[in-house]
Amino acid sequence: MAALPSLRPADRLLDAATRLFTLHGIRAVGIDQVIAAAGVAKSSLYQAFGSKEALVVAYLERQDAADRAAYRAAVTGVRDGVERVLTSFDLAIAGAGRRSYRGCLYLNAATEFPEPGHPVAEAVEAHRAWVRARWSEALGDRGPERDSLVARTQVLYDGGIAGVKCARSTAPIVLAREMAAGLLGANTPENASR
Amino acid sequence: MAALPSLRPADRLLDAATRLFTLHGIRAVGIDQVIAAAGVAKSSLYQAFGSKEALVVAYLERQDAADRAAYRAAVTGVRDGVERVLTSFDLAIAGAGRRSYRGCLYLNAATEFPEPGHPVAEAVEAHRAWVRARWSEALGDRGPERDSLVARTQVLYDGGIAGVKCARSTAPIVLAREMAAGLLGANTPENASR
DNA sequence: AGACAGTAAAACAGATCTGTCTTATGGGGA
DNA sequence: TCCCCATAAGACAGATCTGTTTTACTGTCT
Repeated sequence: MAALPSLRPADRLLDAATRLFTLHGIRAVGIDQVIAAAGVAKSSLYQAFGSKEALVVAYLERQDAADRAAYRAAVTGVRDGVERVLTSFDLAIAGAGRRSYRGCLYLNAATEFPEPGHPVAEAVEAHRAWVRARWSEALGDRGPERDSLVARTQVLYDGGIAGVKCARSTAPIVLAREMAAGLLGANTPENASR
Repeated sequence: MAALPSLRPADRLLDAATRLFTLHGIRAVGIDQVIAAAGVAKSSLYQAFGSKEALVVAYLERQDAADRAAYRAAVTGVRDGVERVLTSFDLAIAGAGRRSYRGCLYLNAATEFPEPGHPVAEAVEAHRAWVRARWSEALGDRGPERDSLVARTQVLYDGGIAGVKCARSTAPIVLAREMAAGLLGANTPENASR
């Protein structure tokens, strides 16, 4: 009822789960809310995923795949490594600008499932490792300081996103982008002015 | 049973709540677990706090008070403003070094109660505003760039702590401290070497 | 046409959640 | 001594949670 019934139940469930989990948190949303928002039978959820935990992991993995695709599309034609890294910030800024933004869904999921080795925590770490790998390859010409730059970039990235969640303003992530541009020595107007 | 019964029920409840909430998350821990760990009757909890939400707020406020006291004690005798700001990072590093560290409990609480205006969210923001105020007064001699420095410091601080939670290593917050020292121009050995 | 796979709807089970209420006990002050 | 209040212990209520099962419908393929 809620969504167009043209999609298969698994897709409608993931769409509804993404909307509800990102907005209210994972533990705060029950299975009944998900199936109601998806317009799907409970048996279809357990047929498709088997458990709520598996649905959560699938939600994270689908978002991870979407984020990777968005990054690939956004950096197409971008040659400069620093610009490619800053593209991640631009994508985060665009996401943070949406009303009802509730912070990084990977960090949020890691917060709600803090047990080490938990499948949710591993899905989160897989995403973060992928991000670091992209930045690392983008900064491949920096020699031995590359790893340090990647680590510092992640501090800025995480801090910017965490600030957005609390301040309900995109200012922290915009500032983090500026700091990353300074760290990496970008030749951009906003960096040259400072 | 669990704790020494010398403390009053409210204090034992807050002790147990702090231990359980920081370790497993707030929504993941039920009232029954808290009273069992505190060795206290359920009626005492509702007598003292009235609701789980009020207990959560009290937990955050007590931790906030403890953090303020720890900061005041740690900066006693520290004259240099930059050193005072870096003291916050040193305290965070010390906290992050404990095994079973699960990240900033304020950011975690904000993640679990994302609704704007929620009492928990307001308690979190109160703590963050206090931190910014301390940094702002410590950097009082920086003129108009002071606000920008405070905002940048918070990006580093939040990012360092968020990284610790995922990486299960103190490296990100140590790195964030180093970046903050560089940002603020500290005359410390680790900063002078770079 | 008929069989079948996928799905909706809803009852159901068992656990767990928050919060209330009752009863009993024990220690401290009048 | 006696009373009273804080507290412990636990039953209880009602809601909600995850997950299972049953029944019925519907579109598709042979």
